[in-house]
Amino acid sequence: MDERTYTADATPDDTVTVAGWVHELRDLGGIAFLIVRDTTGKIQVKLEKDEMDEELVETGLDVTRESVVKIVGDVKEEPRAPTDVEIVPTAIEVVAEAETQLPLDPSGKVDAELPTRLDNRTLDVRRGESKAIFEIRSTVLRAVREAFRSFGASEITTPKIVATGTEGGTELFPITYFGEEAFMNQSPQLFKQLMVGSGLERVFEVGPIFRAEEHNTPRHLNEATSIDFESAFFDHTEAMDVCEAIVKAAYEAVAENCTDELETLGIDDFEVPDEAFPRLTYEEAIERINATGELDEQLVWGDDLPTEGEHALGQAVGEHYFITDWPAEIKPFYIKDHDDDETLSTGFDMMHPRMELVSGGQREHRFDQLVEGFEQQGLDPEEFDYYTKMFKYGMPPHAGWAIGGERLIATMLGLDNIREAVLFPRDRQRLSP
RNA sequence: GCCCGGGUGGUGUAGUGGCCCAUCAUACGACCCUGUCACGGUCGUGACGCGGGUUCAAAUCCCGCCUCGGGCGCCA
Repeated sequence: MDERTYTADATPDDTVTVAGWVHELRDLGGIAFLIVRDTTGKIQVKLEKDEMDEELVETGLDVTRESVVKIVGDVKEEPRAPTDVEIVPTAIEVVAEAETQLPLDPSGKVDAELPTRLDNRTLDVRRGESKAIFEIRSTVLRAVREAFRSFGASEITTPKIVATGTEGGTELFPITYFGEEAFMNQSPQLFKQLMVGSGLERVFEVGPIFRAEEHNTPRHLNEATSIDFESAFFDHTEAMDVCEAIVKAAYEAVAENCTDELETLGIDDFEVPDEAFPRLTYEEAIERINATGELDEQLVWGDDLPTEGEHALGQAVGEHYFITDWPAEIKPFYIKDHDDDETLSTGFDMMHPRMELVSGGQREHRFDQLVEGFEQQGLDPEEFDYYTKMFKYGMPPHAGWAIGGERLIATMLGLDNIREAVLFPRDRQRLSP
């Protein structure tokens, strides 16, 4: 297709070959219009019955919606055409014919439910709205990579097939690895920590994580994209600074590069967060939740925040915010406690008013305390020997975090289901496509 | 894992015991139409998830199964 012209680039008086999908055919009798769509937009092709070659007109009128066609013709300036230009064809080739009963309508005249759309994702992403989400997702991923690099972090990739889990407690997908028991990794946590002790020092990873929890909600996936960061010689406050900067960089990139996509999605009030994200302590958080009166029972120190409480707090705060200084007992063992108060963890969460986006903290880098943490969690440190032993050979203090990529996109765009932000979601009911 | 709520033409829907051999839109087929831009018009094709039960009568009520969505726990 070396001579192909995108529909958006068709300029009057050119002779072009455009290739794309038949979006619609409007037959008015003596004249008919074929609307051809490609990744850049749509263009109108005119068919005039008495003026043009009979066979050419017949080919054009017989073509079914969503068939792939190749049109050769002259581009004319035409104020009556939707884009002010139209093609007067000299040749129409049906490259790939589409069956007539489409499982969903890519022109968007008739809605389809999410499961129908996911079953037919190829057709779904021919729709402008779906396509816009994934163009934005692509921009977000590029922006976070660039932002990480500006902080001097190196991109790494770590194994997704592992012998042991990360935190032990979470459900893992078991697999068979040449006859041995193995698992799909639930987080790059341990591997990225191992790398802050390497010559790389500061790393990030964008990759899949797998969780076998049987939840069924608009904010959970069994395969998600984790955006991970970890740096040597960082404490939790510095990690939060980077976290905030990365999220803002993602918003900025979308605001700058995706105006058409935002318009397609009907988002006319897209705002890049510019204020510093408030940092609430856990204690302040439960006090504020209790003050809203939304919960039937008052929260007390040591409680995890229930979903209802998160929502109440999110509404009260109204923007992204951090929750810091959690009770040590409800944060994982690899997170370091405050030096001056062992009941307080350096762990933090970063919240969007609608849901949790990030969790992170300063890590326990001292070998003895780390091994003790494993034992307290009821885990056998021996099984994690590949990890713990590296803490014997000079592991610097370090901190980091992980963002749920799909949650970032879903909250950014106000999508009501996280599955909208994944091409082929994996959830409790869905393993295919 | 626990708890709710759904499944009606290809798609999206209306229909809470008889008015339903099932509504509307869109799609699809045929015909008419020379400037549409959700083109318009006429006619037509096409569906009650599966199995059992209650009833004179079931898309509608009951039971089981399958399937989907949601809430919670937990989490990113």
